[in-house]
Amino acid sequence: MSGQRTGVLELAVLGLLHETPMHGYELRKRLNALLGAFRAFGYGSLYPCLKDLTARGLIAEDADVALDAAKPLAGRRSKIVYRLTAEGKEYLQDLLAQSGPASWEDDGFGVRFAFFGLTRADVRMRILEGRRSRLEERVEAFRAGLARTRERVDSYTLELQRHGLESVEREVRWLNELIDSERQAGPGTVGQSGEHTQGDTAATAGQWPGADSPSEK
Amino acid sequence: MSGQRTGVLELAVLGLLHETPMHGYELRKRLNALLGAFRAFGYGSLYPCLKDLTARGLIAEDADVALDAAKPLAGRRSKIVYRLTAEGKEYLQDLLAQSGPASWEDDGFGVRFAFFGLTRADVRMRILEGRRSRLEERVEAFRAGLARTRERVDSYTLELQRHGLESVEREVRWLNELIDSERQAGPGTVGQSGEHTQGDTAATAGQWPGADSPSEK
DNA sequence: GTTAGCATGTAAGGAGTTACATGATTTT
DNA sequence: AAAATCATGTAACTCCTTACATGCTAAC
Repeated sequence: MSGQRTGVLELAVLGLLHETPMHGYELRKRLNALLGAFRAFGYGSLYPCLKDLTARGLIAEDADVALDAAKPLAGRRSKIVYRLTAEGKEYLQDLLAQSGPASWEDDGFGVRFAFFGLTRADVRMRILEGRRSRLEERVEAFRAGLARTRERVDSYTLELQRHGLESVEREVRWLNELIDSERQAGPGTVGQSGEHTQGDTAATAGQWPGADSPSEK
Repeated sequence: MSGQRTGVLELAVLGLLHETPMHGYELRKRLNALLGAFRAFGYGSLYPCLKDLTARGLIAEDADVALDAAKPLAGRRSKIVYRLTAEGKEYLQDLLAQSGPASWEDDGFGVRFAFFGLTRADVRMRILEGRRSRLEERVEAFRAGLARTRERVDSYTLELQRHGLESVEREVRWLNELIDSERQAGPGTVGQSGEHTQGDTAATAGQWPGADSPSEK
């Protein structure tokens, strides 16, 4: 019955509401600013999710006070401000403590990374390493496939694969730098909100946006 | 009633079967070699899709001849070879003639590009330009969002956005090179099967780093 | 003779998407 | 007063995922 969503959207909503309460419209903008490069959500996804989270007691709705004070009419639809409940905070921490495949697949990784500031250092490391080896598998599969079908591929297919491979390799380099950076920061850093060495994770980055893929068992 | 799938998978299956008939297992491998960087499909997606395409008469099943000749036992489940029917070819051409949003969104673009060899030059151009402006929009949205929430972002969020932005910009550059390349090839090139000018769509020329060119075999 | 890979499927359902619908508030 | 943007939703649908189930064939 209850939705019991476990997707990217749910995590992103909880994570954003952890910062500060917001209403739906603003939430959606922040969402797409945060994850803009990877995916975008519409209201048709967001509001049902908010409803579901509310039903599960993880978030709660408040009426927008300023607005209601100004125009205390009955029956009017006021802005709704969502905030994280105590259960919601707990649930969020549970989600952020996990480091399974879902956290390093294309879909999940972006959001998980966005909330690394709330994530324990050891979990961060497992996720970064998980993603790296996932990408390395992909490079392997790529080369294998290329070897098998090396004749009869037209130049567009080839170019697509070249670009894809390069993107993945770029992301691997990026991850390597992040991992180094994490190690230097020392394994004790819990990372509650802000400043992780901030040195130069500046690298370049792979993977064009929006990719997603299940695992190859 | 009938599935009427219009997704990435369907197009990819039809496109691959246009090259040569295959059975499901092989199809899946080729699929994941082709699109490996973007997404992967399991059998649970593939076989229902094949079934649906068969029901719609776009592909047809043949028994694997070599196998059946060798062991003509009754009741045994033989390998099934799928091939594109005449209707299937026509339908594929229809799909490849389209250049709407679906063809430049993240999901669709990869597959469409993979089959550019079967796509008319003007359609190719519209898709490339469509995707580019889509990405440019995204860059804009990004910068806007960044300006609005510039304070109170922790360094991970910032790093994610920097990486995302850089990825998008990189793809824009790639598209620019492809578009230039297309223009130089002349707008008359139809690109039926293989060889589309074959000149240098590989604008980035250099083979990928560790390309290793498998030493014979 | 048992692992690994080849090969084909089904049932149930999840995570969003699309299209639609409505009203309030601010800007021009 | 029109247009843009803020703000909130719903119903129907789709494409795909997950988990399961089966059996053949080649290699070690």
